[in-house]
This record gives sequence, C-alpha cells and structure tokens, in this order.
Amino acid sequence: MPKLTFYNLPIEKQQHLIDAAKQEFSSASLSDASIANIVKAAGISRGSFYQYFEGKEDLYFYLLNGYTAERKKIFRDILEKTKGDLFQAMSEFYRITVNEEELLDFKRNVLLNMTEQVETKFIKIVDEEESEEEFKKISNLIDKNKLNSSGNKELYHLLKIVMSVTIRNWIEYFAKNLTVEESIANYEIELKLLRTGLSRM
Amino acid sequence: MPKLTFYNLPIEKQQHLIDAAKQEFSSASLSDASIANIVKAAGISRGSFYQYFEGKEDLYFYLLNGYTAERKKIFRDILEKTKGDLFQAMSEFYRITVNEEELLDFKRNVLLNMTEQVETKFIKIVDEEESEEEFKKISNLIDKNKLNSSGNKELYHLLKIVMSVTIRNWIEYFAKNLTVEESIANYEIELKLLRTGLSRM
DNA sequence: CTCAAATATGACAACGTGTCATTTTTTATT
DNA sequence: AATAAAAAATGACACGTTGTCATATTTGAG
Repeated sequence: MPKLTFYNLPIEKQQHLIDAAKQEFSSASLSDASIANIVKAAGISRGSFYQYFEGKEDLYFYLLNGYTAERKKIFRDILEKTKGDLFQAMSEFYRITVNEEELLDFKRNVLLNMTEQVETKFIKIVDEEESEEEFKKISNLIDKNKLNSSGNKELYHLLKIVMSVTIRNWIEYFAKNLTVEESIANYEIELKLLRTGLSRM
Repeated sequence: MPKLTFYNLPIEKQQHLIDAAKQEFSSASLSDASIANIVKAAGISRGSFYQYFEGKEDLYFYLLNGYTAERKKIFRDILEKTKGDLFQAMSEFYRITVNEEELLDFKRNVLLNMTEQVETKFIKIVDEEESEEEFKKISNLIDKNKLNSSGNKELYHLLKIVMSVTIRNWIEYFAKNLTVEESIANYEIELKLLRTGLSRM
C-alpha cells in the first residue's frame, strides 16, 4: 500500500506517477521494470518515489488492486444481469475481458508473469481469508439451484475451479497469441466440459 | 539449454554446479537468485558460468526440465497402473506429489513464482505444439470410455482443465501452508466436482 | 615436444536498488 | 508578517547484480 505521503499529493501529481508506472509496467514485467524509468517519466526524484511507495512491488500491486476492483464490479453487475446464472455470467464476462483493449500491454505483462501473489489478487473473489465478504457478496448473487454444490465449502471450490480455468484461458490468449474468437471458442468448450462433467456416467 | 561446453564437463563437475544451483534456487526465486552465489558454491569462476549457460534462466529451466521429465514418467506409470482411469491416476499422482519431501524449498519457490513460461513446462503434457508426441503418449494410455470427451480436441481441453486445477491446488498447498491432508482433501473435493460436473442438470 | 584450439578467469562497465544527510516547501503559531 | 517546526523533495552514494572481454591456462592432435 502507498504511504500517506502519496495520498497527500494533489490528484494530478498522483495521476502523473500512475501513468508513468502503467507505461513502465506495460513494457516490462515487475522484475524487469525499473524505478529509474518511472521517476524519469513522472518527473520526480528517486528519493520522492520512496516517500510514496515502499518499492516498485508496492506500486505494482496498488495498480493491480485498482484494476481487479473494477473487474470484480463488472463481474458482479453481469451476474446480476444474468439473474445469478454463473455460467452465463462467466461466458459474458470472458467475452468482455478478451475484447477489452485498454491497457493491453500491461495486462499481457501481468498475465504472462503471474505468480501466486498476483493470481490471488484476481481470484480473491473466492478467497476465504482475505475477503470473506467478497465471497458472500458473490455467493448471494449466484443462483445455487443451477449449481451442483451442496454447501458453502463446495461452492467455494466450485468457484475456485471456474476462476482457475478462466484465468488460464486468459493467459493462453496472450501466451499463444490467439485471436479473440479462438480464445472464446476454447473457453466455451471448457465451460461446457465443466458444466456437464468430465467423467462419463 | 546449456551450451556444449557444459556437457563436455566431467559429470562430477556438472553435478557440483547443479547442486549449487538447486541450493540457490531453493532459497530464492528465479529473479532473486544470484549467479554470484551459484558460482561461489560451485567453486567456479563467473566467466566459466557464462561458458556453460546463457544466464541463470537457462540453468533454471534446465533444472526444471529434468524435474518435470521425471514427473511425467511417474504420471504415465501411474496411469498404466490404473488401467487408464484418469481420475484415479490424478488422485494417486497428487498424493505422491504433495508427500514428496525432496527439493521441497526448490519446489516451493518454483510454484509460488510460477509464470506462464514455467507452468508450460509442467503441463507440456497437454501442450499441442511443443510436444504433440507427449500428448499422444498420454492420450493412448487413457481409457476414454470413462471420459466425457467426444474427440481429440475435447480430450485436450479436458486434460488442460485437470492439469490447471491440479497445479493450482499444489500452489495453494505452499501458499496457504496447508497440511498434506488438508491439501489432498481439497483436491479430492475438486476432482469430484470436475467428474460429476458443476451444473445441476 | 609444439602449437593451435578450447576452456577458465576475474576485472570491469553499466545499471539497479534503497538510504540518508541536506535542501526546499508547507503549515502552524505568535 | 515573521518565525519556528514539521513535512516533503532531492540526488549522491554504497552496495549488489549482470554480461563481457582481454588475458591466462589447459588440453589434445600431430
């Protein structure tokens, strides 16, 4: 989390720094990105940077938090629109996700270099410890009659599976340079498999 | 891939270097690891290192390749033993996986810092492009009558799903410091969900 | 035994990180 | 408005890391 000093800055200056960071993290992974480039683009001194953030990881996760918060909102909205139909919602959500062109390079870098710490930010929706409330919020929106889970614990694992598969497809979209259509087609195949089950009964 | 010079080295010296690398990558992630530490532990000069490998990534993936090759062999053996029952095989495979204590710290670092590039090494089993043959090898061992896939393409996606969920559980075992039993219990819940399907029909 | 090819070496330039003494700006107080 | 104290900004610096390269050493073929 940014230090207090950062929040005390005029919004405009905050935004400058954020823009510079987005630029740098769009052309380099977290470990390859350099603070020197960021402060140069933002027009601040190196010392100041360390007065705002603990280090580049801090800034990186601050950006990521903002982004994932937006996405969760979008997801919840879709879930409401589909009246709690999880799979219909996932399908729409994925379409929107891969079609969105904003911050494309940033997302590419994030996804291709996604570590457990980063992934957790994305699927925190279903992470019991870090956001019990977020899970409840989502859980309440979902029409459980359509799902094959017999309780909260199973619902948790069910969501985890769906999120894993979704993220993995998103990553592959970048890793294999798929077209939007190809990626959506792949995702639909996997959603269908998930819904109907992998075992023949 | 290591350079020719490395393979020309006496096995003993190769092993020394590999041991030193395992040690370093057990206490640091790929990006945090330092070549200085490795060459010091191996008793070679920095210059020599660069005559054997392109850089630390090269060495890292060389180690990883060796490890994943072993695991794939183990997986195929189990699959044969279970007469092609994929889910029984996965269950046994996972048990063995989380119970294995060798190179624990190395695996922890690998898994918690797993990027797309690293993950691909693990699930290359089901990666069409990089190892068509590996896919066929596995595919031939699997009893498809027990699975709900209607062709090669679906089987491919089915395996991808299973691998994603498996790896995600393995990562969580480290990330959340689960006990072996907890992790296996979680995995079994998810396998059951996968088998029977997530939607209520 | 000789000499060319292969291998080993560590000093070095370039770059990156986090710190800190110092300077500049802002805020509060009289 | 003048002054003091607190907050913020700065960039030089110590230290670590990477990849290279001119030089030294070893190996092997004739």
